[in-house]
Amino acid sequence: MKRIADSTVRRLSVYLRFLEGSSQRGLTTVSSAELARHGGTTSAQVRKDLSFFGSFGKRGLGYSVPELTNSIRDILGLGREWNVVIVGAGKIGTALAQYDGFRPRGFHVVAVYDTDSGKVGTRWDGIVVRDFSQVARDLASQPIDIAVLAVPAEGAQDAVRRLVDAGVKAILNFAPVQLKVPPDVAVRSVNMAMELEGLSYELSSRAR
Amino acid sequence: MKRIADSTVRRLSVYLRFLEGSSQRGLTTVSSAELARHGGTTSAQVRKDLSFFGSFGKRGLGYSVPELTNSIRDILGLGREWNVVIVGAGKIGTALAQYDGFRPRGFHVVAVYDTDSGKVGTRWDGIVVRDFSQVARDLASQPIDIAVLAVPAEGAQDAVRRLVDAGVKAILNFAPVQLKVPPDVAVRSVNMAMELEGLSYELSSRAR
DNA sequence: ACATGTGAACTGCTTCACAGCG
DNA sequence: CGCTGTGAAGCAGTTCACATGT
Repeated sequence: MKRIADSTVRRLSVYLRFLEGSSQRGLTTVSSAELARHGGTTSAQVRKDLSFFGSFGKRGLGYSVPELTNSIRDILGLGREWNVVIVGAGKIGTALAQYDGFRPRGFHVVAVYDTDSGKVGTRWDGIVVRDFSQVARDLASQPIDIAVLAVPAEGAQDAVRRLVDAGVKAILNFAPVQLKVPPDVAVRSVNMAMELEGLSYELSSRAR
Repeated sequence: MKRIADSTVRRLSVYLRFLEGSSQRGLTTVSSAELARHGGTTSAQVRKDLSFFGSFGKRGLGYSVPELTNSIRDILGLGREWNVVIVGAGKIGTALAQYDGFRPRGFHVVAVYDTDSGKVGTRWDGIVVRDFSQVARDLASQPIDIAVLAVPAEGAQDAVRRLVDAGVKAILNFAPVQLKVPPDVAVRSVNMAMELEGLSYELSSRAR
């Protein structure tokens, strides 16, 4: 199958959010123009994005909210539960472990890991902090789909090596480093300092 | 001046990080090939990125580490301090307030805001939690460059309206909504649920 | 000899515009 | 008639390849 652009997948997430809101407000159909307005794009872009995966609309009418919702859920692989572990029980790690935007979308945080023996064994919101050195053993019994990396920059690449060795195939990286992974492992990075630098650049370049 | 692509600015951040590391390891020059290897790109891309802003290298030699470091810092607007406020003293907000990757890069967190009167007045790491309803008054006396938005989705657009009214020109958004802002306000969004959905998509599409 | 800087070619995402169908 | 679905055109970002300077 043809490779889908990252930007397209991101927009599908945005459309899905709007559809869920529309459903709650009792709407039964939406047009590509409405989806576009709320997604910050154009109606042609919306239709093109969807066309990669099929024909979901009715000409002259628009899209059925529940049908399109289900289709996008399917496309994004949200028709199942994903097991997630968080690596690093520091400030960001614990904030993420307690964040409740994950569960309603099928991302189930099953464990938090840390190397600090002082933290191991404690519980956050019912989730145990486990010893990271045991991660390979744990994953052998309970399969993990996604690892969220919330460790300091220094330890990040090493943690990734161990996760990849243990069979993890997807990583969401919060450490401010460019991770190196085998081609069969998917990585997304969120780098807050880098985002602030982007804003700094914009503010500066506008002043010129 | 010509509009610079977002992707270029992001890569400059990556180069800068590598340069700072190189400096610490005592290197005095780097080639575009080295920068490329660590930034996950190609040497031609590195040279093209830099060429938008000037000629920083020496043919046959490469780039002087301290000179290029300073040049990129300048380009990104990091030659000064930026005042940052965090809006929302929940889990993510407090984690961000205490995150110490900001200060070394010139981003100074001067206040945390919340609407919950129970939180107002408390201190986190020496930073006071202030009443968000006073934000306009506060900004009149102390100028703010960047607001980091860490509030629930419901309140995000309203918080943005008040920040924009108070004169804020740059927002880093952690709320899972598509913000609407005037064209002179810069926004970057970090949406963790959306990143997980991207990974979910990749895992699913590979399985097919 | 070596590595930069840059026009030119290329690739791929976005926008246009209209045929097709309810 | 309205809105989708989609080839074709347009545009932007990346890669190529080489002239240029040290």
